Amino acid sequence: MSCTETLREQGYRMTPQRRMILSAIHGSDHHISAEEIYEQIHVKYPQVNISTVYRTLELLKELGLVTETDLGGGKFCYHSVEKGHHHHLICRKCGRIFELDEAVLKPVEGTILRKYGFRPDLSHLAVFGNCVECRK
Amino acid sequence: MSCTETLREQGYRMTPQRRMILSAIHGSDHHISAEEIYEQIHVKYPQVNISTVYRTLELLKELGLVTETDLGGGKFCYHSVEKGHHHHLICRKCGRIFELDEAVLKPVEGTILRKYGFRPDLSHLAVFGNCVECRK
DNA sequence: AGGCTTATTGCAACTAGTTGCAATAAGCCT
DNA sequence: AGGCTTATTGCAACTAGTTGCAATAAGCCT
Repeated sequence: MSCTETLREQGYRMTPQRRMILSAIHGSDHHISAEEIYEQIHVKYPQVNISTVYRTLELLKELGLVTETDLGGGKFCYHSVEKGHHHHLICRKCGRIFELDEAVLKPVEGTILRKYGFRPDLSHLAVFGNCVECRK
Repeated sequence: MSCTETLREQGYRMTPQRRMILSAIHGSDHHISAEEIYEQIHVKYPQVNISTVYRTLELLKELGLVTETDLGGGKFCYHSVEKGHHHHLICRKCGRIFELDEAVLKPVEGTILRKYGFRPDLSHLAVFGNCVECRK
């Protein structure tokens, strides 16, 4: 199902602004921030407002079309759901983001549930540290 | 070593503002946010500025006197280092914060290091989910 | 105790993000 | 195609947090 159809199904409308935001996310090879999306669009269409970008991201997230990762300190990045689920390893030195397979954290989910009765939601976790290159 | 001594040792000074911020953190039974610290102080001493609170927390964090936990979305809370290390389980429904023993995440640290060559810094992680009560 | 260096503060101006509201336009219905 | 409902937008005013700078005061040194 296309994004337009998903929107319409829920009573929402497809607009040029939303189309641009979606194409910025789909076009980005990795992760993209709200600010980056805005800048990309602003070059071509300066009348588009940053608040529209934030509101659209909020909506796309709710509809499950886009996932949000908290990179720490309230910095968020977005990526298309189609590109699959994974966690993020962020290097404190070089700033590069690596993808961490979901499976690695699965055992911990069970442990927390058993020991604490707490069902953790470990989707799109951001883990800081130092990458191979920077540890040399 | 007292906080005053730690400060002085590094060439910093103890001020009434810093004393109030430290006592707010030490006095709080659990975690406290910058905003909460400010409000506590503001009642007695309205001339104290919020920027002083932020700057002091930054400094105390650097000196290792206080630890900061990112509760997601850029909301931070602080607590005294003396009270020990642990992670946080935050319930999405009731908002309560539970402490998660460091040991639970230790095995994952090893796995990430072996598989990705990435040395993760899993201190004071915030994990969202649903607590025992709210899962009933 | 008083002078002096310089860390610290409060202030004001700034940033990124949020919210309420009137104007606009998506797209249904005829 | 044109009218109509109402979701969406841009704007302006707001929030929480940050930063530069001159005024202040901590605490060393005599």
